[in-house]
Amino acid sequence: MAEREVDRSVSQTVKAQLALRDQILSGALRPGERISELQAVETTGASRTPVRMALVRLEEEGLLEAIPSGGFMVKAFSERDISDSIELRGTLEGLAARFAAERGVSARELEPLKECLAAIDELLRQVPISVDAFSSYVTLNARFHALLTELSRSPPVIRQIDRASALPFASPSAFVMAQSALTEAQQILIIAQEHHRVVIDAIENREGARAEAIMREHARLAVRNLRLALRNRTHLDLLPALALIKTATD
Amino acid sequence: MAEREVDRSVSQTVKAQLALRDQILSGALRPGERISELQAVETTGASRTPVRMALVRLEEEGLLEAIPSGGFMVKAFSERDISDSIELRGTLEGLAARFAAERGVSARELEPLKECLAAIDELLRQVPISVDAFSSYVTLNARFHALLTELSRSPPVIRQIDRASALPFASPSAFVMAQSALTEAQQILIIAQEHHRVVIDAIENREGARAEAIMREHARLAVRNLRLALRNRTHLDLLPALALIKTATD
DNA sequence: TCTCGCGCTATTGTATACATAACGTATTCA
DNA sequence: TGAATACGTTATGTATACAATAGCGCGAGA
Repeated sequence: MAEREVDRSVSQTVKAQLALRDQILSGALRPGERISELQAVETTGASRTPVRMALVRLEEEGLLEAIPSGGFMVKAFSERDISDSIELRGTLEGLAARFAAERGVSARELEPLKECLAAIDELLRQVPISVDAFSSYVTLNARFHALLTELSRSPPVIRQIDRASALPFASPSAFVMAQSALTEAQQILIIAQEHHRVVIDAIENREGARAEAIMREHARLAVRNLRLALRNRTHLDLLPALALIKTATD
Repeated sequence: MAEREVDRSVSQTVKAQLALRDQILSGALRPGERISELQAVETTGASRTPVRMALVRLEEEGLLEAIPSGGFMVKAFSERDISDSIELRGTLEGLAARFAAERGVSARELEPLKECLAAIDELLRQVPISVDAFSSYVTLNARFHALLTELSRSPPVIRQIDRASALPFASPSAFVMAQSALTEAQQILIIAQEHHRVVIDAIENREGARAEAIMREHARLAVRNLRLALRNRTHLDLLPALALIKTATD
């Protein structure tokens, strides 16, 4: 217990939640496996009450499943579950983009989006794209999507998108890092950036249908990345979330 | 405490959750008001641990909001929040219908939907529609929507729709009862049933875009019902969820 | 009279003890 | 030998006690 500063600053509940999530995503807890509260108490250092709170939150988050007779188990996801989750996110982001377009967005609100866009442009200028640049892309991409979501100015929509993106494999940049070595990945990034450009243009011109359609298509890129990542299993270590995928043999 | 059978059969957590939700929807706990755990312990009869679990679940459900300094408060919703939540549900149901259409559904799976459709047809045959018929409609309508959602055969989509419909004012039949007295309401029910008919037809013919579009339009009826209910405040007592709406004066 | 600070109170966060239910194992009976 | 039942152990659900923090009020000083 050397991390005294962490112990005191954040609540035990959050600490337990983060620790358990790490264990799940790292594969230390395998899908289908029942999570023992006492074991979780030992590994997280928190007592049973915050551990239970963390388990409830992780269930709501979608990583755990309640067992009818009591307790929780790690959820297993099929490849289709994952692609559906990504398409779900795309649909919701499409709704957000449409709302933004239909309801109008001021130039001032669009500013940060455009800055983000320019920053990604800058990144993609170098060829081939370095691993560091991939990493920066992930950050900027997450920022772009977050800003876009907020443009809807609809708390219920924002909330739902956040919930949909909480699943680690459904988030906008989930499978970007997976094929940083592949040449195809660079093309995908360029296409993704074009989508970013189009959605901003559509919102500026109040073209709701166009904004919605492009965000849906944009999410399809993530599905493509998922497929690529599963076929080229060279960089699977970059994808902790893959520990949750149930294959046909399981 | 006369309900001993309830005390023993369901867990204290669920009991507390139901009791607190009732209090929120009935307006006993006002929006923006901080929920005292001790007070909740008194009113629900459960102890603090299950009360806290219930509070966490209600927060995830969207009825409560966490206070940064600790504890929870009842969430307040604007009229726009509610209409956005309904449109959100419509968008998700549209996705489910599209999945069903695109991926194909067997005649056997469509059977229960058609039975439901026929039952509603039967109800709407009598003119004017009785209050009892309205009540039956609510039940059948909920069943229809649940069956349709399942047709997507996509657990992530089903899960998300369930979560979106958990908000009492976002559920498919939220504002149906509100204007059972209005003549306009009968027309709306007839239109809604037409939508039901069309979505099944679209799914049968694997017309994904049509299925999706009609479900979105269908949700717009609920928005219309909401507006009607807010303008004709004669039957507001039938709408417990309205206790959560924050008006401009609040 | 207003503002700043100190202290108290009340409420939440955490830990632990207890009870109950479920699951596994062993023994007995058919 | 197999199956069923009973008992024991272990886990979860619940309750309560304790600690820490935040908010509020009162008092004192400027």
